[in-house]
Amino acid sequence: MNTEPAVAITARRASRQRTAVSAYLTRRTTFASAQEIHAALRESGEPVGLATVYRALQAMVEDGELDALRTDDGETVYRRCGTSHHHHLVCRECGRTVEVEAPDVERWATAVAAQHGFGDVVHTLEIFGVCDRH
Amino acid sequence: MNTEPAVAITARRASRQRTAVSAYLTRRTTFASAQEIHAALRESGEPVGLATVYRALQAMVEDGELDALRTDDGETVYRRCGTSHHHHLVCRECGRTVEVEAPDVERWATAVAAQHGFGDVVHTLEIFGVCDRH
DNA sequence: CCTGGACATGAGAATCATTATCAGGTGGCC
DNA sequence: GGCCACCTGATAATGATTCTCATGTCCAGG
Repeated sequence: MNTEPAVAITARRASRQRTAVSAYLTRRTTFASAQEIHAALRESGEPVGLATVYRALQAMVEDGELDALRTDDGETVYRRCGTSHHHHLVCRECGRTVEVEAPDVERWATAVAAQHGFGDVVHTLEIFGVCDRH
Repeated sequence: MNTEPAVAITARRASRQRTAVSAYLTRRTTFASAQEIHAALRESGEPVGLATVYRALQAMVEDGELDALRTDDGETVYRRCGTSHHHHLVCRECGRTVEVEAPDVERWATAVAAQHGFGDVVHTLEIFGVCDRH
């Protein structure tokens, strides 16, 4: 009999590299791409292989520690996040990001979906603008 | 004095290739990727170069004839669309798509942005679910 | 502590969508 | 018909991400 959860979360093992990636994202408050993180760590004298950065980021996203989000030009960017469901308000000039909750939107999305006979609903919502420091 | 609109829309010229791409998207009701369109046209005996498909799609998006949307796995998919601002409710099983309007969400997004001092706001919102034919 | 083996790393190759190049082709206005 | 700006398509280039595989290293159990 299988008593494992449907999606097993593989055990993670600590390592200098993962710690470095994690620490970098703790210091940083805006979204960062894998390439950026890789370059920054290399520069700060904590070299980590690019593939390793990608693996660390993937793992953290799976574990719900990070939000991932695709930019227009096809890069995926990451940012530490709170645990509850939320959306982002991002300044397109400086990257400053505010996490916002939108219970009404959640309700609306579910309702509209139901109205059209859709179930098992997820949604994406991001807001971009220019913040008052610009 | 410059009387041109800020973003000039370059003149388009008709051609068998553009017509083919356009016609394909008229027949089709779900989102399609450039690669898919390219393969489908080739198969139906109206070969069009891949680069040309990309160019045609880009042009149509600029002209507001198409909606473009990035999938999780990094492909951009296109679909003919109405002219007014709207969002999509997409079945992740069959791709069936419903265009929905969300005036409340628009207002909400603008308000939240303003609250945090953000201006010049745009937003993205897509809903994915499973439709009742599954 | 010591060790085995599962897990992690990293350099480079591979993938894959998209974009750039550039030498010809062709709409459409005169 | 003729001009020429715009189009096309084969192919190369790009760039992010993933894969490969040989080697390193956590850490539970002894």
